[in-house]
Amino acid sequence: MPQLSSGGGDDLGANDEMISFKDEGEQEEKIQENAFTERDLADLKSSLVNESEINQSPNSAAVRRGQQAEQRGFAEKHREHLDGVSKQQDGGMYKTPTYPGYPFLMLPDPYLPNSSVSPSSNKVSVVQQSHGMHPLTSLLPYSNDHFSPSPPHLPTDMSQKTGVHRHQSQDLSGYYSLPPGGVSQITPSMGWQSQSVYPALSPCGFRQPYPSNLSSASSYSRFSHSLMLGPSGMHPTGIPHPAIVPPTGKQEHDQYDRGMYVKPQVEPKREKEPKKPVIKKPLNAFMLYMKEMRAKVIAECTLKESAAINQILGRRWHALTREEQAKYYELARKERQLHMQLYPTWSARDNYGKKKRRKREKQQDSNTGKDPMTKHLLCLFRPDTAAPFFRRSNQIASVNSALFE
DNA sequence: TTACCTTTGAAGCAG
DNA sequence: CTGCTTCAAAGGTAA
Repeated sequence: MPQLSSGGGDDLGANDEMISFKDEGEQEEKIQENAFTERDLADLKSSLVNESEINQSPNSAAVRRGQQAEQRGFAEKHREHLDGVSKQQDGGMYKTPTYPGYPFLMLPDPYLPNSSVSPSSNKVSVVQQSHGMHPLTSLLPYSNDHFSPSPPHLPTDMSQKTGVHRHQSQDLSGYYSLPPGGVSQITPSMGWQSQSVYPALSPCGFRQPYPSNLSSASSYSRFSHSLMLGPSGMHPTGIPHPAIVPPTGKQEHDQYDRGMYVKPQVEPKREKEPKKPVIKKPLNAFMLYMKEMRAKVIAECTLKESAAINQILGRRWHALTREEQAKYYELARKERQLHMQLYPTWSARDNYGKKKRRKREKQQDSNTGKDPMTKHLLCLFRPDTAAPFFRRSNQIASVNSALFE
């Protein structure tokens, strides 16, 4: 991917969008110019995407219902959690990661012309809540009104390189630099966030992070409970933050999914050896998009393998309109902004080396010269390496014979 | 148990 | 400035 430094401010994504579309077009052209088999592959690739998109609308209604149901369930969980959380959190927010969500706040948007986030204008739920809620996804359900069709052109002052105001004293500080116990001062209106932000219920039955016995508490926010946790369980900044994960690794939302609200989990061993919490990177636009769409794709394609799903999502991402992508770029920008506010001293470098990666052998790929998707499909189509879900496809089988006879 | 896969984008770093 | 690397999510898979 092209790495464009927008050079001017934090209108991240703006230029990137244009470039990525351009690249996409170029890719398509390349495919068309290629040999016959590669054209077939290109078609197949498209069909892969289309296939998953075709069923989208029929499901949408059911999806929405499911999402609403989940919202209700969450609200109940939330109440339960609130009952228990005061006991649970003795300042050891990292021992029992409460909830993977940044504090849910209504932030005046310094980037948009009308820097108001209207609770009543929440027409778009950008990111659903899959089982794992990203810390900052509280920002997601913004109205279209709050997404500039062309965020790139918006005057922004948030840029890492051109002067990100990590310590800006602007409005945000008023929200985040809360003294312990000061959280209650923040009483964001959460109604605007109550719209469907939850993952589509998969017809296959997987991915049902939340019970469906919900009350339609429109005040529910995936992060609201974190926000209301009270003084305990606070980030040093005074704010509960889901980007903080226990050093032990497994993502924060696991706890939520597995009933973290039922009972505080006692882990005496860990209490004795408190480790440094890991502050995760804020999600970029595509990650936010993936978070939202993953469940849907899983339901439509009956796939679970993330690698395959991510490929589909990657194609869909490119198929999005500029305006649609802009929403996610905007959300990502807000995430970064909030992240910076919460962790002024954090650097992406802090997490370098946390993942031990085996040496990659991508460079030795014999399929060099083909675009990644083609290479991947070639691999999938090979009888000896075909992924199970593709192996069962008659269509793929025919392609196999065409390609490898 | 843990890294890999796979995607895009942001950020860090070396030259 | 350019180009490369790492990490962010996710869950099945392989080592």
